[in-house]
Amino acid sequence: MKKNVTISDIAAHANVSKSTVSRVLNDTTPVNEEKRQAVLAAMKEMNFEPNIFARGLASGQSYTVGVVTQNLGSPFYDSISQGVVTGLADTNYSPIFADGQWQPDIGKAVVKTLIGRMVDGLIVIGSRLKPDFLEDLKQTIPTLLVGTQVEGWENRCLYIDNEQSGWEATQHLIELGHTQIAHITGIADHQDSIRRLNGYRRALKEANIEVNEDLIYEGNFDGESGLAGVETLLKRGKPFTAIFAANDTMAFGARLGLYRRGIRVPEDVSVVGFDDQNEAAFVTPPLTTIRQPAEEIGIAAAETLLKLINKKDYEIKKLKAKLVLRESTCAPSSDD
Amino acid sequence: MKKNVTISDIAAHANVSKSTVSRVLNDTTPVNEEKRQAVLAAMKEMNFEPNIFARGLASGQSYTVGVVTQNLGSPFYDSISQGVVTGLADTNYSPIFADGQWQPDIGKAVVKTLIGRMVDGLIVIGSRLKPDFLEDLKQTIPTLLVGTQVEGWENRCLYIDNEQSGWEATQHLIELGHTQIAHITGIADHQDSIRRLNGYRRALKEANIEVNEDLIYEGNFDGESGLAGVETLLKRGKPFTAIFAANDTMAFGARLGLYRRGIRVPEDVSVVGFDDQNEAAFVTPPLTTIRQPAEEIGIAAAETLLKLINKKDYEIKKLKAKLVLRESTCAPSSDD
DNA sequence: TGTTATAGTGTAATCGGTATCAACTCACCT
DNA sequence: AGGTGAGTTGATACCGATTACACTATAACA
Repeated sequence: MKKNVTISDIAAHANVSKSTVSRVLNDTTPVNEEKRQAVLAAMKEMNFEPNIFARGLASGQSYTVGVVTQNLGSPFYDSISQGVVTGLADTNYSPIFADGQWQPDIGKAVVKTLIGRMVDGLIVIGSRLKPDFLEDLKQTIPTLLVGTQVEGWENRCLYIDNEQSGWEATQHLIELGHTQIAHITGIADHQDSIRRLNGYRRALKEANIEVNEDLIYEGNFDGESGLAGVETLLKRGKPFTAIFAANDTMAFGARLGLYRRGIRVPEDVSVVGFDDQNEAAFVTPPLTTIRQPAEEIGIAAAETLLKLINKKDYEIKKLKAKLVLRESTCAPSSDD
Repeated sequence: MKKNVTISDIAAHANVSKSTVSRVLNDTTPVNEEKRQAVLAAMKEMNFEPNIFARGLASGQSYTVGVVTQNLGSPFYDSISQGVVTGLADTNYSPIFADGQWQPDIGKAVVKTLIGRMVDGLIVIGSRLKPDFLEDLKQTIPTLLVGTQVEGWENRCLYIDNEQSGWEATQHLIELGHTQIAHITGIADHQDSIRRLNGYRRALKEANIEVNEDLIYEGNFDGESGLAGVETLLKRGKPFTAIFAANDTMAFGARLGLYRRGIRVPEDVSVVGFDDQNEAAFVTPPLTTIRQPAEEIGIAAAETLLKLINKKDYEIKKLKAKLVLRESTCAPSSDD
């Protein structure tokens, strides 16, 4: 397993020059078939593996893509990462991961490290990077933004329409007959949260239901805040028959809050989540939610980035979220 | 950020030689403080990032560690991966990921790819690699096995004692007064499953409770199998008042199965899971489970591997799983 | 028959670092 | 004064590939 076989060894062994070996290796220039075979034979015989550093140094290509994650322990982002790994699996490319920890500064540092590692392209999951830095980045290296919707990046951005999906979630509840619908938001300044909230507002408005700010609770995407959300909403005293939570994790928390108070789901209060993480189908009652095709997004990101790197035509796959009906929603009971 | 600043540029700018810059960079030889500062200033000013390939080519070190994951979408393994990323965050090392997909052959191929990329060390999460291949690996490259317990790798293996933890989970139920305790196993030939099952058996035996094979259902770690497990167990007709599932995901599935039949948790049947994934605290009722410190395991793995790579003394951090008491277990009702 | 592509090849420069080695300075001892 | 050794430093030879360039055949074309 210990190998120090270099291209020169192969060259000597096959009685050709280094360049010819390189040509065989990269298929850049035609090589006489006889010599090509000799080279291939030598490579096989000597168990040759090209040194990736030498190759990278000389060619500038690393066959590596950088992936910037956001350590939220968020199932959604985790699935995207997993999708990227999967999407790269049968290519020559490997992913290098680095964590932006949800902080623009760290994100910036991390991107630099990745660039220092000569990655051929970059996938930024859930970016919180500043627009001007992003603009810079776009010039420097093929970059794809994933899981966030950023202005000016329409053709470099894989995301689902959060506003529309927020609308759908709310609309579903409205169609069931709910009019008092609470919303637990994600992190306040997070684009996805804002868009989902906007969708919620629009759906209500279109149905001529007045938006009551008392029914909106500012959460932060984690379970605890779903729980706290229910507590607070209840305390505010404004009645509601349904809750739309900006992600599943908070929906679980909210559901627990209701359970604690002996409020039944869905009989007394309907609950809709967002993400459709694995557990959503197995909680009690199984959660109606918006399914984000996280792994597909990751896979699509990997594929698209490779095309971008190799300057092939590509198009941004339009991935759609869709409502998954399960058992946590129903029409409001008449006496509510 | 556009042009590549090299060590020579820095040298020119700081009025020293390349070698001196390299010395400052690597701290290999003392450098006059004044020059050192000049170099550092130049590096900062010109926004210098050393080229990892050049460095790798010259030194043989890649400052990269390979991480082999198993794409189960398992929250437990995901958290370990996340931990590795975190643990490497403030070092010079970056992790490169590849997915073994739970198949020994793919795992083997993936390891080879990683080695081809000259990684300085390897972290294999949830290994399914064959013993002789592992033995080979050990000779070739610093390797750590994580999340699995493998014989002969005692000092290269980070795991928690699954047998003991399986025992604890079961023992908890026994202490509550349960005697008819069902078990839903993980993937049958998976070491962790086997050990947890053994722990279950031992606990029962020690309490002089006969192990009833009809109360053991062979699951596969996913939610669906938890659900199916309850269905099957119920169908078998052998009564039980408690279930120990080999992971949380199956516990959720089992809990849903009980819910479907109108069987209350914990009043009618207690449920214990394994992992303590995030959702466990928010399902209804919150799940009593064995907490595996997944992220800590990942972090510890990263730290340990770096020591191993740099031939420093290290010791395997003994990480312990512990029972987290929540609300899915209670004493069996007297009329059961 | 000259002209021009096209296939095929080797030499040598280059990528951006690290590491070896010789050399130089300047106390500090004998 | 001469010797010793530690602290510093710059030249320069690599590391192992890619690639620009020069050059030779040979086929194709007018």
